[in-house]
Amino acid sequence: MHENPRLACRDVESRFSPQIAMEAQRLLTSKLVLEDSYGPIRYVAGLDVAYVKRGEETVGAGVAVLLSYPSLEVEDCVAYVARVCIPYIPGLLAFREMNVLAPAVLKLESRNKVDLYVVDGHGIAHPRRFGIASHIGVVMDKPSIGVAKKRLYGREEIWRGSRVLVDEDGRILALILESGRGSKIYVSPGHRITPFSAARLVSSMLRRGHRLPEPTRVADRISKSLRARLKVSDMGIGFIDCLSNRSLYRFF
DNA sequence: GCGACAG
DNA sequence: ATCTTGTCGC
Repeated sequence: MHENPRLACRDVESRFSPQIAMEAQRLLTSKLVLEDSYGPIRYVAGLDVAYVKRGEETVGAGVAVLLSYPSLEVEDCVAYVARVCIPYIPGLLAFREMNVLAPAVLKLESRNKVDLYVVDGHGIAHPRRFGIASHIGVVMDKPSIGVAKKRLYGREEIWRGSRVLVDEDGRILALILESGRGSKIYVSPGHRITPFSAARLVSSMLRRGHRLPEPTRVADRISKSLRARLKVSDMGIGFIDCLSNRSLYRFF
């Protein structure tokens, strides 16, 4: 009935084709809406993943945390832990992280209304205009924004006084926000939003002294708390209700 | 062939 | 992303 999980993962990895994944991204691009297409925003979901190596295997903890907007209070949180088989390949991040992110996102949506996703990674500032934020946005058919700490694609220039990332034709892919000491973040549309609206929304979710917008920052803290827990006890695969585990959320 | 390269 | 010691500064 149940195969050796070690072999199962090796099998997944060997069947994963970067070429086909790239082609999937090119095809999915046709579903992208790069205009503002959303109603009032009341609830924003922040997404992030943390990893822990256990011998040969890598385990991921995908976190989806819901915050009210603009008050930015934590309303709900779901985490999903599972083995991650697909390696990190620049430009194909979504195929690695979606495995643990999708279950968390679906469960969060099953009991909440989500108006916007803020994802750790790029949106259209991507070689094929389909980074993980666009991937999440299109799959869930919801507005989404990518927030990345490092550049992946695009030329940096200044447009009307603002730092931006542009493509080969000079079209704006992302706005670069800086929070003091040279720490910048790249904000790009995922789906159903423009670069400028994305930047305006992210700016409104930045709290003083912090580099990342609240949804991303909280998701990051929770995923890292989970990682610490995974290192000591070996919890199996499955869902974790963050809000019923005080140690995971009491520090925001 | 040589760099660049989200998390 | 994760690993990992000391160190600079508020």
